[in-house]
Amino acid sequence: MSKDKTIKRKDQITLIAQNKFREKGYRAVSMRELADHVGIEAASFYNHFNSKESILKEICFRMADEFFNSLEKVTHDEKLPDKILEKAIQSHIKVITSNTDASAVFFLDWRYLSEPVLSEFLELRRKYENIFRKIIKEGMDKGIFEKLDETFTVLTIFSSLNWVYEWYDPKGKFTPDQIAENLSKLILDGMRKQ
Amino acid sequence: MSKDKTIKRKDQITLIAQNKFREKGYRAVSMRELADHVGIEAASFYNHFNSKESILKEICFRMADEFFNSLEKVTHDEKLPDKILEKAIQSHIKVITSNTDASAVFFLDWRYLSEPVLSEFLELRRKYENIFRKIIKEGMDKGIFEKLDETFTVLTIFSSLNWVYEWYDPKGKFTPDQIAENLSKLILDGMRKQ
DNA sequence: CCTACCGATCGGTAGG
DNA sequence: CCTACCGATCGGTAGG
Repeated sequence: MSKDKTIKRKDQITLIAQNKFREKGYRAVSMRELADHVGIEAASFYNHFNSKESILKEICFRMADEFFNSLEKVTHDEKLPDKILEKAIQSHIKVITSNTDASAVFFLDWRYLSEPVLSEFLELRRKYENIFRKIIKEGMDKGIFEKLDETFTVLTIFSSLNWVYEWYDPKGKFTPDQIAENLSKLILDGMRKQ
Repeated sequence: MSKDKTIKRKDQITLIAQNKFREKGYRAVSMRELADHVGIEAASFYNHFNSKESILKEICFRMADEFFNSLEKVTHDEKLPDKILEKAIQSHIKVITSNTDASAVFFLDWRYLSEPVLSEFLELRRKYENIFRKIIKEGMDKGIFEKLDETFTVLTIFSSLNWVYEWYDPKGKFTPDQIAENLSKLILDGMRKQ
C-alpha cells in the first residue's frame, strides 16, 4: 500500500512535469514551480527522483517505449510496403495525439539529457527511424515508391508527423485517425510511382 | 568610426549567440559563457544590448525579415499557384540553409520571448503562413491541387520545410536547390489532382 | 514529506 | 569595456 502510494505520486509528478515542461521548456521550469503544482515542497521530490534530469529521462524514455510498442504490432500485421507505411504512420500519430505534452518534451527537451543517457536516447531514436527507412527502401526496391534518397524521405516524413503534437486539438475538427489518413495520403501520393 | 566598430561588435555578438543558442538552447546559455566566446566581460554586453532577451529578439526578427524579403520577390514574379508554391518553397529553403544557426533559434527559442514582443513575433509568423495559405487555396480553387483542409496542408508543408535546418549539411550530398526541388516534388505531387 | 540550509550561478547594475 | 558587486534563484542535501 505504501508502495502503491509512492508509484502514484511518481506518476502524478511525471504528469505535471510533462505539462509544465511542454508549456515553458525544461530549463525554464524550476523544481519549486513543479513542487507548487504537485502540492509538496521542492525537497520532497528527491524521494521520488534522484534529480530534475531523471524526471526528464522518465518522460523521454516512456515515450520511446510507446512508439516502439505501437510500431511493433504494425510490422507484424502487414506485408505490403505501402500498407505497412500507412499503418506505421497511423500508429505514430496515435501515440503523439494520445500524449501531446509528453510528445512536446520528447521532441524538444531531450537535448537537455546528459551523457550517457543522451546517447542511449539518440540510439533508440535512430533504431526507430531505421524501421521506417527499411519499409521505404523496400517500397522503392519493389517499384511501389519513386526512387528518392531514403534519408531525405525519412526525414521529411518524420518532420511532418512529429509536428502534429503542436497543433493537434482533441476538440478540433480532425480525429487522430483523420489526421493519419490525410497525412498518409499526402505523403504516399507524393512518394508513389505515377 | 566608433559607430562602425560598435555595429560590428553587435553583429559579432549576434553571430556567436546564434551559434551557442542553437547548440545548447537559449536558457542553457549564460551571459558569461557568451562573453567568454566573444572575448569580453559579461558586464560589457550591456553596452550593446539591453538584456539577454534583446539578443534573442534581434536574432528572431532578423530571420523573420529574411523570410519576408525573400518571399516578396517570389509572389511578384510568378502567377500560377503551383509555380508560385514551388518558388516559395525554394525561397524558404534558401533562407534556412543560409542561416542554420539563426533558423534553429528562430524555430525553437522564440518561445522565450516575453510580451509584448512575443505577440509581435507570432503575428509576423501568422502573416507569413497566410501568404502560403492563400497560394494553396488558390490552387485548390483552380482545381490544380486536391481539395484538402488548408490549415492542415499549410501545417504539413511548413513542418517538413522547417525541419531542414536540423539536418542540412553544407558539405552533404544535397545543395539547397536540390533539397528544395525534392521537397517541392514530394509535396506538390502529394497535393496535385490526379 | 518537511524545515532549514548550502554553494553556485544567474541576469543585471553602479561607477568609472 | 572593466572591476566590483547585487539580490534572486537555482538544483540539491542533511537530518529528522
